[in-house]
Amino acid sequence: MATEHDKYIKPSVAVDIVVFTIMENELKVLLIKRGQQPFAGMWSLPGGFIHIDESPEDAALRELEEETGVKDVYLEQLYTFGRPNRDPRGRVISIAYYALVDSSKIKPHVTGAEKIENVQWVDVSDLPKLAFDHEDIVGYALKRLRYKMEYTAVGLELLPDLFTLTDLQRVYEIILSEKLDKRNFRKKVLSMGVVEPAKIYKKGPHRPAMLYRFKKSKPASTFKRIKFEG
Amino acid sequence: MATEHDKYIKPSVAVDIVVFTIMENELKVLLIKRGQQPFAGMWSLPGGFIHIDESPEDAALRELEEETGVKDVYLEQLYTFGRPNRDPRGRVISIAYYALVDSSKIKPHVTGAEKIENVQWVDVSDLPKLAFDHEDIVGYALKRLRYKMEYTAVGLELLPDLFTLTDLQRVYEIILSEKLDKRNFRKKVLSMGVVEPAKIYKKGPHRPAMLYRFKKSKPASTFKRIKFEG
DNA sequence: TTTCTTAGTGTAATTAATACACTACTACTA
DNA sequence: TAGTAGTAGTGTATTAATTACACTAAGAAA
Repeated sequence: MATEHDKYIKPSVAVDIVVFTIMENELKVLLIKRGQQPFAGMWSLPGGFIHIDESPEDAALRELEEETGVKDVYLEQLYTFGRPNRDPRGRVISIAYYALVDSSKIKPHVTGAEKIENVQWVDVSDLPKLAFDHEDIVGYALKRLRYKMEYTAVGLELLPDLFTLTDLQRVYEIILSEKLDKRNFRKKVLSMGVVEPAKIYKKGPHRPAMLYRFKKSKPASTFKRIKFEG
Repeated sequence: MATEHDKYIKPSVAVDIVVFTIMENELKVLLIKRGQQPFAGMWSLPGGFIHIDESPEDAALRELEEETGVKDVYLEQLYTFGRPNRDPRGRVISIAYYALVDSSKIKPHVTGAEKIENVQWVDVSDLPKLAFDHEDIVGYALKRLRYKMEYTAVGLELLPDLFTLTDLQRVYEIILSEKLDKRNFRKKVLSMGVVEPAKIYKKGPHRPAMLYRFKKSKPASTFKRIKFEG
């Protein structure tokens, strides 16, 4: 039977992922150097075409694991980019995701086909020119991440299982590019009830800090909004 | 030249639109009765397949105009639904949008192929069972609309060019399903600077009310958040 | 035991949100 | 033409949330 959707020339459907992590006190994005045309030699976002039997989320997770070796990530759909000429090869619609990964979980050398020199974590404030419309996608992801930081505890996703409140504050300060008041920050985070003390102390050269963990029971989105950027 | 994306069986890509309007003091959604299998005879969201040379936004606007006769709408991408078996005909990925239209702009009889009895505005609180995963899509759209109402002036999109502040308050009350304080509501809306008085009064049997218009200069998103629903 | 460095804590001032009730204006009708 | 019905329009006091701000505590190292 000829079905309705067979009448149309079909676009290809891909996923692209903006993977954020915090390394060296900077917010970084994962980039891949393209090996083929178009845009051969240029940096681009990790991603690829959706397999016919997998959901877009699964495709994003698969690509992500192939390219970073990371499995447990926070992944959120961002936006679907579908301008007809965004890909010179033909019609490609891309479902963009962003992911947050704890840098301590990233495997030191990359699995899969990509060579190490073709994979790189780059400062968001120092991005090279990117292939396709990937600069737009990164911009969009950054906006969404910052926005979400203002009123949720999504920043927890960038930290290891145990962390100090100072670590968490640093994550917020790096992403929002602004200094936060220590007492007010702690007051807010603790009043949200999204973290709980692990009753273990971090060892080190100075005063030991209480380690906290993410309280799984609470949804991560109970932050009270601070302000709104238009 | 064989390109990378030719290797994959391609899914079909569609758009579905949740069109909201306010009629009879209720928030309504536009539904279309399906004429063919699958789900023949069931109600569904307006939508259709993307043409190969149009952006998803254009496809959504085209479908919308075909089915409601409305051109000037507020349209926002919602989410892309791509579960492998969401459509029994085969792999169909749907980019969902929601739209807000002023009910006074809706043409009384529908243009295009749809028969009038197959098109209907339904109360969001009284939806029938819908085809495909369209109930999920409506639920998602409602959540997003209510959320956005809390901190932006998006409700303006449901009103004609000139409206009273009481009209605007009614829109917010209907969508949020809660009564708002008149003085506080007016204070907030006016302090946002998103509307300006038209210096014309609405005529009627009672005290004439000042008509306002949407101030185009300001972005619609300057509302201060009231509260957060998790 | 002193110094260095980070951890941890409370209160007062300011700002934003809420609760709340009366007068003003017009059309209609008696 | 005075009264009534019905919507428009306005301000202030209370409460809650956010912000600003500075010292003591603990351990490691010299």
